[in-house]
Amino acid sequence: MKSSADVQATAVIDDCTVRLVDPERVAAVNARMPSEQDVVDTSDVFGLLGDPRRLKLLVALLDGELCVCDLAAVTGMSESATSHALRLLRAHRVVSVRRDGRMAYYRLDDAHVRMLVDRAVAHTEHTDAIHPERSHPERSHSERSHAERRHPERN
Amino acid sequence: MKSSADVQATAVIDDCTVRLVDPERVAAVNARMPSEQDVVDTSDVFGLLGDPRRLKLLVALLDGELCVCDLAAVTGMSESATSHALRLLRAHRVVSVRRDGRMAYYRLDDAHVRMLVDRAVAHTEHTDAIHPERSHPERSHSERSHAERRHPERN
DNA sequence: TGCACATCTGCAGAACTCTTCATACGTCCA
DNA sequence: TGGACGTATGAAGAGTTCTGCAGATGTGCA
Repeated sequence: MKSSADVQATAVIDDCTVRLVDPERVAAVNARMPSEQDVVDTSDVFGLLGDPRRLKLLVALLDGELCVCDLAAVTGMSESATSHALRLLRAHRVVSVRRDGRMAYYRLDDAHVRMLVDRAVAHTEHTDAIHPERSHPERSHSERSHAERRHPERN
Repeated sequence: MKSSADVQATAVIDDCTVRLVDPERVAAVNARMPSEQDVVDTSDVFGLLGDPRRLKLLVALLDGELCVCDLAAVTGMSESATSHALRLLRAHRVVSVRRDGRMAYYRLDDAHVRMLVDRAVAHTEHTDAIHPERSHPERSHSERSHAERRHPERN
């Protein structure tokens, strides 16, 4: 894949190849565009949160560590699927494990991801509060966000 | 898929089906777990940001509207791929279009997503600043985040 | 030691995503 | 009006991701 520097060079040097309507703004945007690697890394993180099952796991871990079978129960996933998902999250250092005998306790171990998840939950509930008609009947939970009622972690 | 209410009921009524190590915490987590629909909606948004090309599009749009061909130039995507990606973002109301003749100018139209993208970019650059060894040679851009140098939108 | 248990992992199929190609649509201009 | 242009879209194929299954690993206990 092309780096942003390549694109910019192409645009400036050879206008025939790449049509540009506002070359100055394109150059400006390119100048502050993060490197390809940074964009990929960032989208990787968002991608981890882009799966409802994984997101549920992370929401469950907001308040402290849980073992695999409890996480499976909370998310409604099989223990195998849970383990697979946790492996992915572990590989990206989003969660970490503490082993105690044959049990494995996972915890959310990435401050940035914690913030993203926490804010997302808060935002969802806030949106519901503004637009109650969007709520769903099976909704069975809190009205306040995690961000609003911080309790100390159990770990 | 089971709703969280189902899971909780199963766990409480029938411990044989779902193994639980810490039923109280599981119940507590379930009680504040957002509804299935909210989790899916939230992960959808993260999923949109989970693709490097789309993320690049959104970063490019942080400072104001751009037409399709300029967006294609900035991201290095084909115009067709750009259009497809924009359609997806449009369907989720993350971007909106302004048509002017045969041109289509897109803009970032979701405050929550804007915040997520802006913070992600800032976080990436901050991380680079702390751990410069993680930077990559082809890095060719700003040292300051969008969040730090807000200029008015051009639209 | 032998068995139950909690978790992990490789694999294969199903499901989904993304890109490209070809083409269609609406606008502008000669 | 015809052709160039900017954009949009459908279909198809390649690639990726996710899940369940089966079996492996490592621990605890009798």
